[in-house]
Amino acid sequence: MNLTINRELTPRAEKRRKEVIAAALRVFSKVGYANAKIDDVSEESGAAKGTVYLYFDGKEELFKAVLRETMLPVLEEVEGMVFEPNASAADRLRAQFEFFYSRVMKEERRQVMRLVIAEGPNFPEVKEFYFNTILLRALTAIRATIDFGIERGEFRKPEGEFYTKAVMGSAILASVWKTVFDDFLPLDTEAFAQTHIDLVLNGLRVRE
Amino acid sequence: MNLTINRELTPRAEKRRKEVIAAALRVFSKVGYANAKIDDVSEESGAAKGTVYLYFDGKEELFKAVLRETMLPVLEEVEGMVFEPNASAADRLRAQFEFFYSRVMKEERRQVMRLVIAEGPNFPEVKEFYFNTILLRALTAIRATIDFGIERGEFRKPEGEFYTKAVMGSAILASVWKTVFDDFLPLDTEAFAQTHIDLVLNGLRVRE
Amino acid sequence: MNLTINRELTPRAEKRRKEVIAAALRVFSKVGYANAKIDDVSEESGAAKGTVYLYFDGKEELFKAVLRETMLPVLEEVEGMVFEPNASAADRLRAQFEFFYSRVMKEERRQVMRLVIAEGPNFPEVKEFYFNTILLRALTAIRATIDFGIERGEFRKPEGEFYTKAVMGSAILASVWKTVFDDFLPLDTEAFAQTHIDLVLNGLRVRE
Amino acid sequence: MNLTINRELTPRAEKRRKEVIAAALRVFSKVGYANAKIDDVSEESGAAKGTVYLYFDGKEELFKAVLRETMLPVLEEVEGMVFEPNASAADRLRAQFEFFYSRVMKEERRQVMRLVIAEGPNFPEVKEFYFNTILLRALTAIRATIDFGIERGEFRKPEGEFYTKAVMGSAILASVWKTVFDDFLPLDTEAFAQTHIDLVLNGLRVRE
DNA sequence: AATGAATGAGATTTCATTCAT
DNA sequence: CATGAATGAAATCTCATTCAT
Repeated sequence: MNLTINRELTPRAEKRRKEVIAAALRVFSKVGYANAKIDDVSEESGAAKGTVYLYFDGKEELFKAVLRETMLPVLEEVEGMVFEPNASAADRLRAQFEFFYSRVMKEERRQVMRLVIAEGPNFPEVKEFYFNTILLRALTAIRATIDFGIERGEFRKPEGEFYTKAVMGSAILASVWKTVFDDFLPLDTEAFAQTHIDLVLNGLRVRE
Repeated sequence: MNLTINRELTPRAEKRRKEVIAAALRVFSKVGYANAKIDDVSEESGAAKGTVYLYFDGKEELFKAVLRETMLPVLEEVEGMVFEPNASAADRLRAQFEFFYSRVMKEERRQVMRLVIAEGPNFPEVKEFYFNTILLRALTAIRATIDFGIERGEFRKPEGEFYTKAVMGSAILASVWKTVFDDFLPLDTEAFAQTHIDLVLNGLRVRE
Repeated sequence: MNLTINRELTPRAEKRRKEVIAAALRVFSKVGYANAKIDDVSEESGAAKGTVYLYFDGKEELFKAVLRETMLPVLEEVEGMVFEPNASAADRLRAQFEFFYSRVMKEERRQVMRLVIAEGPNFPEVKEFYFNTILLRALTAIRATIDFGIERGEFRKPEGEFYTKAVMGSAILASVWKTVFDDFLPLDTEAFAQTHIDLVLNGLRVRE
Repeated sequence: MNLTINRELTPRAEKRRKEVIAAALRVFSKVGYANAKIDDVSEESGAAKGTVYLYFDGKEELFKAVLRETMLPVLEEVEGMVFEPNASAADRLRAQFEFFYSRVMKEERRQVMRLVIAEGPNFPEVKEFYFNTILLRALTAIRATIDFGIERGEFRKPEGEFYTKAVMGSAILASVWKTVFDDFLPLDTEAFAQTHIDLVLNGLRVRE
């Protein structure tokens, strides 16, 4: 039985809970789900081991809570991923890319994406939640912009139906690269974003 | 200490060893490193648990051997990633993409990539091996083609220095998507590849 | 990493730890290091197997802790192995012998000596600790007494430099004998000690 | 079932068997019974693991065979531990000591004594065999000499009944020391023997 | 609410022994 | 006779979870 479900937490308890979540994210990000020990979370958060169990019904629930609550702010931002009313499709797409690279790919969130890739197969609920809540929504927003450009004749329609993913793909590479290979060959996110945008806008531009 | 290092294996032993590696790849791919039990590998391979330890110095060594030896065939293919002598840069790039999508992204190898992304942080050696042996080599081959196109005036030079990664990025997305999200929203690799190529070639083409 | 190192134990934990040490000494003494199972220690101590690992980083560390902490009281006694101020060298030596036979050779400590002899080669740290902490100190105390006797003309100086060991040697025999052969041919420690003292004092006495 | 019992070995087999015994003694001496792996014996001897089992019914039997057959030459020497017919008791005792230190305490045999001390409690048969075959016989020979000296008025009778052991004790110390502590503080066996003899002969000499 | 000592199921690992070749 | 690959019982060790304080 867990308080989370039964009743409101006192402000103090709420603070404790947040601290545990934050600590858990750090630990999971660093070593992955399986390698993370509840002891580590306990130590990292400053709470005793028993306290972790006071707020979460076990390791798996803690993991799911971490991902869920770490994604919420992202979700809110993605929601507000609006575009300038009087801007060209290119400007709108550029704005969305810049939003993605500057906000979504921040350290913490990159780690979440890696966790989803790494642990997804073992946690279908996590995968589904991430897919529906974040991924689909983001892709839909991007697609809306591209289709807007196509309709007004600014963009050509690329081959096939998967052009949104093909357009966004390199952002995934950037995210994975920074998480996994950055210590071998560092990637300048800023510069990479510019190249990516440059390539995509040229790729979508209509040919005379 | 392990026989692997000290001396040649008899053909029979070599066969056994290969069977264990193959079984282990299946198990690791399915459930990840931490979730894989030596018992599973033993059962999957038909060998007794002790036999696994006869050929590998423990779970970690087995994992590293699996990745190492599963990458070798990829490496050989990447090595042979040649191009037509009298073809345009666009044709060469198209050939390389098609090679990548049809060969490198096969089920088994996709799983390896996911394992590297997922477990890389916990296994620096694996990461380094994968980075140097596969990734760097593949990127170098692609870059050679793009630079060839730029030199002969067929391609424009994209902004920044990371254009190779920006060009290849979506292939990573495809790989990750198929491994993680394909059961929610399936991705037709063939069609995706065509869109990706279409977009990239247009993105690189010089503007009149 | 282990709590033992990082912080003070609560009194309750300290008590538990002591119980495990005591149980482990009994088990190791009875069957030797290699034959002792952590399960045995667990059962003997009344603590669960996991509890043993809570306090010690594995079997080897447990073993070393057992010897270390079992020797400490001996050390303290050896430290206090003082002599009567106005007594003859013979009286002092007799007192030291009697101390050794009655205190140091008690059941428990005899077992420790056997453990050191048996496992020493496999545990250099144990050997070194025992050597420096117990053996060297005891030999130094004995030597001081003999040299005192030589200086005041009460003892003759025996040949060579190893007379301290030669004087003490039979005590080792007694210890080993009682541990290994006592069930075949029992040794009366008390009586043996008297013979040993008698022989040594006569051996050291100056000839007219 | 084992050939040893059933029939004579061919000379070639006999040679093989001896090689295994010799290798096993080296291995057991180095790491003790429990730590010794049949694989080690196999490697050390040059014979395959299966071959070891061809000659011995398992690890325990091999251990017992090693001790038994390593002691036989000692036994023969102890048997011949005669004394000069027309010598004094002191000369006879001195001869016996010198015999002991120069012959019995050789490297190999010292190791056997340590093995008996270390593993004795776990191998009652070994202990008994060693006790009856070696120890008792040696003690009896020494005692005969001392009693001879007492009878002819050359030695005084020491207190108690354990004087033989008290007389021989330091030899045990020397043996143990060399095996266990020699790398910390080396013991010159030759010199130690002289001190031991000097001390004992003085200890036994009648007082005027 | 909070603690952290205690637990034990379940994992990894070892190695004496067997047996097909 | 000899081999060494294969086995699996038995050991060590891990860590999520519980619960008395």
